[in-house]
Amino acid sequence: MAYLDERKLKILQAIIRNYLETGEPVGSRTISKFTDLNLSSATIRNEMADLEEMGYIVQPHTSAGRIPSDKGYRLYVDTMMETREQEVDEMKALLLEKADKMENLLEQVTKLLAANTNYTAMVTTPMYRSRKVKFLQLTEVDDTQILAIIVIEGNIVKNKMIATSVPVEKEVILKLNILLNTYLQGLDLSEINLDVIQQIKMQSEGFGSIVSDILDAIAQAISEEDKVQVYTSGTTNMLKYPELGDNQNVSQLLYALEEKKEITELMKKDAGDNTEIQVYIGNETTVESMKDCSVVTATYELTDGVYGKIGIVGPKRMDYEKVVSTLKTIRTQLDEIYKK
Amino acid sequence: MAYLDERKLKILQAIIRNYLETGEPVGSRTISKFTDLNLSSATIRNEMADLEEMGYIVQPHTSAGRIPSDKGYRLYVDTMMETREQEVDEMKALLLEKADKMENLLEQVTKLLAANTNYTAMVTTPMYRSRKVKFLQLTEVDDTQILAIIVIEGNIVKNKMIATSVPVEKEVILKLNILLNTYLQGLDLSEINLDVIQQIKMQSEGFGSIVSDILDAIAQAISEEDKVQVYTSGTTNMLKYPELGDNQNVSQLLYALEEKKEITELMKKDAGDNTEIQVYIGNETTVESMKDCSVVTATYELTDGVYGKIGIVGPKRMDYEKVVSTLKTIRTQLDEIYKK
DNA sequence: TGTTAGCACTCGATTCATTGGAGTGCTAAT
DNA sequence: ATTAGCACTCCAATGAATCGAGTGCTAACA
Repeated sequence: MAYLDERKLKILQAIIRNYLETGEPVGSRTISKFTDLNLSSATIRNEMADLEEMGYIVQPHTSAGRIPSDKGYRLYVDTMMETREQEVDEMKALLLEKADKMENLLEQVTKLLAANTNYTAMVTTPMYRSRKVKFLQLTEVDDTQILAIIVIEGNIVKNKMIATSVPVEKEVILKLNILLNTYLQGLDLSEINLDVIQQIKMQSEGFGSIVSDILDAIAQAISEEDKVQVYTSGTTNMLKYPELGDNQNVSQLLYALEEKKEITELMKKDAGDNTEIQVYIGNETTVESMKDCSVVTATYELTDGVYGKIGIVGPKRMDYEKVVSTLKTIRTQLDEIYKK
Repeated sequence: MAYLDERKLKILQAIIRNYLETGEPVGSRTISKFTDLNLSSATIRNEMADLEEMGYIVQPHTSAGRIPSDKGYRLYVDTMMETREQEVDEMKALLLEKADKMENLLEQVTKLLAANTNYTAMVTTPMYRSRKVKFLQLTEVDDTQILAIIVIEGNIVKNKMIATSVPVEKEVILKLNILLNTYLQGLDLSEINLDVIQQIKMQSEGFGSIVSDILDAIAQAISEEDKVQVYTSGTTNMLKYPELGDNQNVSQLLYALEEKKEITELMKKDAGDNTEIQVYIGNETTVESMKDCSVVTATYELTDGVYGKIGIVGPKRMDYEKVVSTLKTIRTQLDEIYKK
């Protein structure tokens, strides 16, 4: 068994670089000229045979050039990739301009990512490690409806209409407001247990049913906030890369991107750990229809405990350097915008 | 010039029906057997030549069968279509189950439409003919932030955080609450003019800047609500219909569906009038990338003055009967769910 | 006069063989 | 260890041949 020496590494790198650019299998002659090794194509051929035997490259068929295998890509992104600096100015400007509302901002980010990379971009809404009730307010809208407003840590505002069978007096609402805030402020959702609920009900003097409704609303509002949403953009970019298979395959891929079920799972994965960038190559994505794709994700963090993910899906031969640096840039921008 | 008599109509109808089913150009022999007219293929050929001359059908190339032209389709949906009843039970159940929140509901509706028809579904969020302020409330969140809650006619709740440079006293907030509600309740956005604003500011005794901020927030919240959103689902269904062109064309179509700019315009069109169903065939859609598609839309109305659109995009040879009846059903369901 | 049988013709789609070229693996020479 | 050279493989592109569905037209017929 051959050993992966310096020269083989260089050749492998050259093959991958070339393939990333052209998308065509690359032959020995190309490498012979492409590198500064001054080796003849024949020598390259021998080395390539070794590299293939070691599993780093693959031949689509006899008498074609080589393309990187998943193992080859993996080696590349892990050890051989060169970081590239990114021009950030226009992005920053663009983001700031649109940053009026969180949802809007995320959608803009998604579009920006897709437009910049020519791949498909995915961005999740923030998830919360802690979900503390910051503030709570009931308001009478009309005789049969009460509006409950819940502000969660991180200034997330949720509102919920509650229908009442009987009109509720103003004073009662005032009382309930104080009561609820006293008991619930600062509590995490997980801390609102039966015990607390009982105590509130005990003190609500006959308005227990309304309290129940309200607590239901709170639970619902908060848990709903827990549902991670994924924005996507640039899905049609996938049609540009013929190596993803022409009809059936791309169709399934686009379906997965539209359906979002699988990619939501994918985006949740490793969301907690603090590795900067995650790269999934081919089957590492665990999504069947993405077996010919690579996925690169990054975690953004708004404030402590509020984080989400941004990511790119593209063909395996994507421009990893660019994608990684773009993700890093955007992540930083998100941070900065939020810090203000 | 020939005249469109009974027999020609029957033949045209047969051609269209057949083409809707198969997607293949249909020849004279097929029609000869397909209909109960007992005519030879030769006779049919003569009639078909007439129909072509009149512009109802078209030959993709010499020595191919005929396919309907836009004019042919138009005649078909206007006069020859047979209405079909739709099984509604499962839809109703499905919708009710998910109907907890408006946005959610609409998304479900979109998916349901797409799944039922195998085409692409589009649903807009509601638009408002009148946008009256129903109710308004300021609340202190912490020292530098006030939360403004605005309830618009139709129980649409908007909220907006307002940052203040100096802490604002509780009493002031109370006063502002009363002041704002007194002046603004029941007003339409269009009625909140400089005159009204001046009056409020005059009475706000030195808190004019906060009032400005609040009014800005209201304006922004309401106008934001005016932004029509379009949900889409089943876009990948478009890949199933080879007649939409294989690569370039479908790609542009999918892009338009993802971008949503053009289709939002399309959906807004005729949204006010009370025609039940609108059908746009080919270039009637005015969207370039949809020139080989048809669009069928219906208007739903939640309450007086709050309405939106649901629609289907598919190939010109879509199953119009089914699409129309599905849209009608869903529209009715939406009505009923909301009435409760 | 409307209908039909028959026939020559058109034209896209499919199939098949041919060719060219890019690339390989191996061997022998340096 | 490297390289030149050569036979070999196989895909992709090209083009000729064929097939068949469908047409238009003419002439015959009821």
